Amino acid sequence: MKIGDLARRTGLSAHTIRYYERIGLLPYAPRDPSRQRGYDASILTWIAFLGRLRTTGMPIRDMLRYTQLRERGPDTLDERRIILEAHRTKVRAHLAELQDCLVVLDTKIAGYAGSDTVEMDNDATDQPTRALRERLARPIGD
Amino acid sequence: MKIGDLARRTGLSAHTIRYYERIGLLPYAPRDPSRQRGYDASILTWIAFLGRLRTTGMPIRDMLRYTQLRERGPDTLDERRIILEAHRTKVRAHLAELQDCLVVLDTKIAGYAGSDTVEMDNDATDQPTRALRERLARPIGD
DNA sequence: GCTTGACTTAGAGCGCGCTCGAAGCCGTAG
DNA sequence: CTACGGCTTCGAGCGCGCTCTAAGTCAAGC
Repeated sequence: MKIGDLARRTGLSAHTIRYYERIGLLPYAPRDPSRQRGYDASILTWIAFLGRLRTTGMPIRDMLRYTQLRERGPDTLDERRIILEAHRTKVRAHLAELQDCLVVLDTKIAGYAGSDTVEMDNDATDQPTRALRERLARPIGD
Repeated sequence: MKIGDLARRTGLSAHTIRYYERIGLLPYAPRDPSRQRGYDASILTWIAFLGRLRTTGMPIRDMLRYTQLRERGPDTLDERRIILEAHRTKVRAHLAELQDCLVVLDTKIAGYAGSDTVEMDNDATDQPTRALRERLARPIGD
């Protein structure tokens, strides 16, 4: 499989695939006699997994760390698991935050819908985040 | 309230607050005789709401659009509602995607945990995303 | 034989959302 | 009186994750 095919299959651009190889997220692809990259289908699962990490907001430098451990083989399984667990924790937290925000959004939209009255033009449904509420509860000079 | 206080209360930096004013996300704050910004407590709810939009990934240019409508008053309620509804749809989609990823992450971690056997060193649990699966199901030249 | 188009490299550029620096002013505490 | 911290403006700089350009090579189709 050539880079263009891989691009079509993964949704990444060929540019991005080369970039990923350059920085080490993708293994150095074997070149054919005319220096073109040739890919094995197995790369697809790896790229898909990288996609998951990206989607969930893992920075490239962390993906790189994971990638390098993976390349060092089964000795690094523990370390990799730890990375993923830490990441999962962050993702869960982010998810919870988003759900929180979604409720606010719903409330606000509902407010707009029912506003024949001017009573609550806007902001009546604004509520500070949990973290902000805590700060607000304390005096200024804390 | 001065900018430093507001910064402490919102978690934004003073730099960021000035930046937000500059680009129009925050209203021009009245200056005292020595040109320092003075804030009313009501700004807190607005900043909190902006925070929700940011957290949920709304680009600044869209927040700006919303802000400008808001400043134009109650005539723009409908348009604002539409913006928020569209945004909510995106947030929901993103949420679903994250939950999807979380399952993959869980599976992968579980795999690491139970691997006394080498059988599934890694990638055995990698599965393409839904979108990718669809692309993969079709022949290359589609 | 020639055109077309996908590929190669190295490196510059971009869009986003801040973040910081410089140089200077102001007001209060010691 | 002076030192200090916090404020002001304007504009440059940064970290991230790509994204694109330039100049060139190569292989297949007409």
